[in-house]
Amino acid sequence: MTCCEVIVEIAHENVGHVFTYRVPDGLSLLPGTRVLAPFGSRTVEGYVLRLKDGPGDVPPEKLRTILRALDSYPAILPALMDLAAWLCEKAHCLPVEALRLMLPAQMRGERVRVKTAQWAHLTAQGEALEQALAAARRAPRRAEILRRLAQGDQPAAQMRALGAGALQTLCRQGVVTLYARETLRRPAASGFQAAPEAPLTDDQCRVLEEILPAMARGEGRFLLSGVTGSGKTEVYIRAVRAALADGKGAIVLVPEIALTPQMVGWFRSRFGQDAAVLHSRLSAGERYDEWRRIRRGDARVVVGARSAVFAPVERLGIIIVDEEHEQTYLNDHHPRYDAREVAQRRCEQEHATLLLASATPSLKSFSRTMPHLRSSLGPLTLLEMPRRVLGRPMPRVEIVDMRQELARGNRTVFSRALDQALRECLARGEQAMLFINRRGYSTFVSCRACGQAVKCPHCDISLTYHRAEDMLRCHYCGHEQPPPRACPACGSPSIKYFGAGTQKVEEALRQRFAGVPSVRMDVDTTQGKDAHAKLLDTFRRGEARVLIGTQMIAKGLDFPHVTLVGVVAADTTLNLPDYRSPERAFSLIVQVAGRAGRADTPGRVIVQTYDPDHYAVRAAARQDYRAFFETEFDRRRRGLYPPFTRLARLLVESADAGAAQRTAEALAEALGAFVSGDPALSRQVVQMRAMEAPVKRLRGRARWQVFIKLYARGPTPAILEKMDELAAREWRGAAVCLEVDPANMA
DNA sequence: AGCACGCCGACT
DNA sequence: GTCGGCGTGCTC
Repeated sequence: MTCCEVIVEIAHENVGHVFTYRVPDGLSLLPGTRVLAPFGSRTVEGYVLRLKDGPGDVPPEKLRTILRALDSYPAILPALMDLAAWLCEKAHCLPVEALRLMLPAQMRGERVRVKTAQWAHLTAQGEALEQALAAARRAPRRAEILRRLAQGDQPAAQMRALGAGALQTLCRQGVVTLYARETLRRPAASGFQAAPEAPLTDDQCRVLEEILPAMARGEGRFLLSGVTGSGKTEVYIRAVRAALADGKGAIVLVPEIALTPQMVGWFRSRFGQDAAVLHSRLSAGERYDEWRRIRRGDARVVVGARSAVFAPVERLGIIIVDEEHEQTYLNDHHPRYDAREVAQRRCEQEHATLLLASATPSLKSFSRTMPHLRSSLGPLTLLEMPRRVLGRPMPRVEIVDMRQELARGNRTVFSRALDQALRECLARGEQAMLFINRRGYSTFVSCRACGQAVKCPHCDISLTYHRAEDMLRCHYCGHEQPPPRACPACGSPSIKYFGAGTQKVEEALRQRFAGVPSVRMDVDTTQGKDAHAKLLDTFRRGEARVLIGTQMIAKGLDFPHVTLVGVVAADTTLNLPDYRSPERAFSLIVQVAGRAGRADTPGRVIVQTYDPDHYAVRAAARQDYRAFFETEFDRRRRGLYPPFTRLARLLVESADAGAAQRTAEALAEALGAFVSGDPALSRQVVQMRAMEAPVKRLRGRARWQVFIKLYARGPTPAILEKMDELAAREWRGAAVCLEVDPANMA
């Protein structure tokens, strides 16, 4: 009796284990196939894990039979079944939660269907066709339809446009039949086309000479550190082409598709139908259809965000992770995973090559290229491209000390240097980009009398003023309120607006440069479906001369007419209370500076800051990654920050502040007892304590945390397992969750 | 997760 | 007398 092991499509621990079913006669199933099965008094979807000859130790009276397969093929490839098993272990999630990542979400519950369109087919042949043509002699529309269909089937809608009545008549006569044909919904192409293929630079050749042989051997883990404008994309394209030539597929991960329309445009114009795109902004139907094109092997190149690492590519040749330092590769909700780590695992499993790449690699990845530093993830081979293509110079970066501007009475957002540079740039008919990592108008609103900033009533967060709507907004929970006339704390009427956001820069530009068209790109202006592409198109076509934006303009954009980049306030990123803020500031400044002078005109970059001597700012100005790495790595070592230590916390949230505190303290005590019982473990703990979370309140809930810092040496510490177990327990009146190496410490 | 089975209060 | 509250227990 053929039986199969099934994971049911219910995300609950009670039913997270394997269930055994009988396979009905005549149904041939393979592992990875989605099935429908009876479950208690209802019917559930499930995934076939494996097949076996008998029911094993399941009592016969309990054994029930699979109803049917949901697809005619295994939706999950064998390699991805293995990857799911690994992830399930690694991310402490249920098998079903890992398996879900491998499919477009809409596929569950059959919420998306194969889309069909009506097509017309000419049934009449030979004599019947002659007759029909003769009959249509005095009916030109009918004759035209027949003529067209004689060339082959056509969409019914097009035939109807020629003459709806005529088509109907032909159908009634039985000369033409209509039928449903499967159509694929394809995401619209962006306006970006690939640049004409240029000869490779020496750097590109050298790097490819390492990558291509490794691909041929089915191995290799590389970190490509290439300055902005060094032509990393061309390396990706050549590597992907080599994979295709070898009958293999490729996955290219990008931080966020909407922000990298050029990458998508390039891949689509180079690889055509062979390229598929996967990201969150696709409609359910588009995503499903792109997924099916990949699954069927019609598209062998996938460009996508984080979750595309699970794309059903068979015979995988390479996974490329562009802008590998980006935080977006961490999935910030359950199941938590790092797409870079998943990519590495998948490459090892499927004998593919891994290529991580960035102009500003993460400290974690770069340290793995140093032979004397061991990492649990193993070493990476460093590849460097230190020069821009075509011998173009690196942009010239000037640091402007905003304290001096203030001292000289300049209270505007533009320093004299930036103002002057903008004037010259615009006078030459060139374009500029202004970068400020804050949206809204003013970053906070506070009282001159008592100094109190206006805070969100639900969160421990200062409200940001949005000029367009004349509203204060909380960037954490979305709360909105009109700005107060008087201070809510002391009643004083003198309310002052501090700090600059994108809206203020936009307004300042309008005031100083009247009539210069600009576009502003931030979360507030990019809500619509193709809003990103539309704004960027306006700028690309030259209809706007200045592009103002948050970090969404910092990445991967290539506009040949941009010769000036202004970093309006480098300090917004630098002063965040996070040990990674220098790394982020460095990376953002380098990336945004890299947008300048990408064609033949040299670029100029002006970085405004109140902290002009900061090592991250200075290294970024010289575009000197090595220098930054050395300083920052040393600071991390001395300050006992990652990668020398690991950080984790149990986050406690509750409507009742007392309950949150008590729970956090109880958790800390339980952990303390666990640690003190094991001397080896005690030595591993650098710090552990219950404290209020940096953001004390969020969406009306009080937040506490048990923060721990561990030495990074050795295997996954037992204490993390213990924390996981504690988080899973029921805590009265409070929600507890475990975060290991959290993306942000708010 | 859902849905049965199961044992105690107010309604046609 | 039944309808229905949600406690506990199971689902191959």
